[in-house]
Amino acid sequence: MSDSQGNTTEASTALVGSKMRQAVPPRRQGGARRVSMREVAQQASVSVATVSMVLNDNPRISKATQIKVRRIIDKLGYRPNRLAQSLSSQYTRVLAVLLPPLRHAFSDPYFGELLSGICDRADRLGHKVMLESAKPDFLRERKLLELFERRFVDGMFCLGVNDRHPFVKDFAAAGFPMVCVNNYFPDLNLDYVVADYRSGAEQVMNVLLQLGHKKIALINGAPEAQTARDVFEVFTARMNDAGLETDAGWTADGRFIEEGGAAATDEIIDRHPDVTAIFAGNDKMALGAMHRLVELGRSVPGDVSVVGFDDIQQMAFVNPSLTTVHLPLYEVGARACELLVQRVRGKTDKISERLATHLVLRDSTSIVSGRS
Amino acid sequence: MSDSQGNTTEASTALVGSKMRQAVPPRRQGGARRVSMREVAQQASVSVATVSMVLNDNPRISKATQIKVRRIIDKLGYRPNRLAQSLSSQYTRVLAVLLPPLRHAFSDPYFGELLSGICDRADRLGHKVMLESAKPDFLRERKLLELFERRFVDGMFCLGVNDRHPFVKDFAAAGFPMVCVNNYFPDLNLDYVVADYRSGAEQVMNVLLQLGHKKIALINGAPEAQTARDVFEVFTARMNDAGLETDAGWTADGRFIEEGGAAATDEIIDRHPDVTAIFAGNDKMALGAMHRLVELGRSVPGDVSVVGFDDIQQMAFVNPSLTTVHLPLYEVGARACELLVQRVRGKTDKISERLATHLVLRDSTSIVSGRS
DNA sequence: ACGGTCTGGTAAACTGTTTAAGCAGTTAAC
DNA sequence: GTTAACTGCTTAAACAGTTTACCAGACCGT
Repeated sequence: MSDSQGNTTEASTALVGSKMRQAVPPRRQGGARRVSMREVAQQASVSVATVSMVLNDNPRISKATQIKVRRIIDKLGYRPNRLAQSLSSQYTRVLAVLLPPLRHAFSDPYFGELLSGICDRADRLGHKVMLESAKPDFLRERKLLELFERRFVDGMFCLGVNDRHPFVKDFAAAGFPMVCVNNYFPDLNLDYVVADYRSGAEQVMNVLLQLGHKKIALINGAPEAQTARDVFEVFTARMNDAGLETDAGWTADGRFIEEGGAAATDEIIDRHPDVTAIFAGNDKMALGAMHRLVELGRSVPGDVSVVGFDDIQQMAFVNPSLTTVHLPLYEVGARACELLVQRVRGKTDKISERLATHLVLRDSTSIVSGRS
Repeated sequence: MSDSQGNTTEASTALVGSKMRQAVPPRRQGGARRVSMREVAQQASVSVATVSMVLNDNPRISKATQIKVRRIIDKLGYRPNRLAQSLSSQYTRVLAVLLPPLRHAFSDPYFGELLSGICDRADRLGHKVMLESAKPDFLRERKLLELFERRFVDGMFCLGVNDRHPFVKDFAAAGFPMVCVNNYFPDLNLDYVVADYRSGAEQVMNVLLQLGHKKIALINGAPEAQTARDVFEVFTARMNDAGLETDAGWTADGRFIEEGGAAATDEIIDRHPDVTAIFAGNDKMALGAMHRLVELGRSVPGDVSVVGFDDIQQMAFVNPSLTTVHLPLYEVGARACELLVQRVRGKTDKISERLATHLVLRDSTSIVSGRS
């Protein structure tokens, strides 16, 4: 029951608190005595309201008072207490980032880029960023909602969510400011910012077809993500347009990881030994595919062209360097942040943005070999 | 001047705030009306103090009152406002993580592991984690101190700091709870938790010497990190103990990155073509070294043994798999978190812990080849 | 001299908690 | 027989800001 305080630790917080206060009568924490607005007001011979208005650049304050108060502020080294500010203003200026509970979510370049974009932009917009891991119990116990209800944050980013996360739906209903980053739910009325997977996939298909490929396989990632389905749909549509085969044998699931890419390659080669091009739903799977192809004695791109998706850092340096679709992940994060801040500030129009992607042509693709 | 509000954005916050309030008279944010302690108290016919004590499991509250109040709390769906709690209790229960301003700090497995450890443990201890990037201006403008002065956080973790970061010194003087994670400053009185680099290096030297190597080179990382110097010192000491050469030609700087490892390998091979073992200060450099050695026509471990440091995920899967020192980075982060929380709660003894490391023997090392 | 409108400021109410101090009755210790 | 320490609860003062309503004086026209 005590967890309505979010307090699952040993001693009663209340006791700990009082003990510390007694020990240090004139409330100090880090050596520096804390100065409050009242003291500034006293020294400047004005009211606290005036000090507050000075800090907020309220036009009703005269130049003279401005300067007088600012001088005292500097002299005393006063800093407004943001807890009090937030309590009063109802804005915390903190945003939460919900990350999937993968053990290595932080070391993943995909999330890393999104996170960098979010953090940089948040900083520039005067907001702080808080990390949350979407652990099962975290979702069950509606701790997510608590984040808002208890006024921890003004808004939230959801990274790495997909159809298997029912909480998103509940959450959407609660109506707190939230934006899905780089995924979306066509039938939920949720704000989102995504990279344009469809256009990226179109470009991949264009280049492969133009290079003369006709035996093209798709290694796709988790089908529970709408973006992955988008890629699949484009693949199928373009293949059909070109009058090419696309039965189930031509696609395989690589679970978005390197080993999955290798395994999927095995499947494909098994079913279609004459494949000349593999389109992987992300770079890691593409890498796995390349490695496996080489192991199987096929040269890349000589025998088989490989195209990735994401354009993560390392892929420019592997051998052969990987042709891939660049996703502006940093920008997706940054833009999501911008829009979320606007929404927090009261903007009500739905957020749904698609950022352009582009093909990066490198060495893992070539014109289809004579032999096919 | 308005930046004493930390507010560098367009419109005056004050105005934005008031506008929103007018628009939405009975203060609502996400659909759910917000319930305060007063309302709970009223409905339960007790004072707010009683409600507060119920929430804090104060033993002076009778069972009956407990139940009565809790029922109302559940009925109204009341959640304590943590801004008010923090304002009153002086504890925010938020910790900041200071990361180096590397563009890809988040995608780095090194920081990723530390961060995971910190976040998981913080969550379990009922604390939130806030991200901060140590950008130059962030440090210059003492925004770091503001984090504490303005009561954003109770404590801070410093990741990736080294001797070239003078702010650490100033910061230490201010006396706010802070702990250096996986680095330390012998002559500064700073709290720290590190992996035991010395013992790790000892183990590496032991195994290399036992395998009969006598021509051992060290590719070290940034010498501005004490941990890197520790490795260097152990290397030198053990080589001297064994009566082996360790002049400057036997060490090279690889700047902790893969390309640096490759370049350092060139230098070493150039000066000592008869080298039989390379000890790299981290796995990335070791990987760079392995690649370069193969490019130069030397087999690993046939001609040259390579040992890394860190034990990052991928290195178990490269070929040959890398012998390396496992750093318990996740645990370092978690332990640092535990100790920081204790310190925030008033514990005053200096924090300085060294977590055990161990060698992971894999395929990149072998007994020295007959030829040398 | 008198009402009207600015101007620059203040006092007080408000945000939602925690906690010290107190209250009146009971019980135990000295 | 007085002091002291419980009991379960309340009152009121913090905590540190924002914001609204009001006010005194200057200025202006009539």
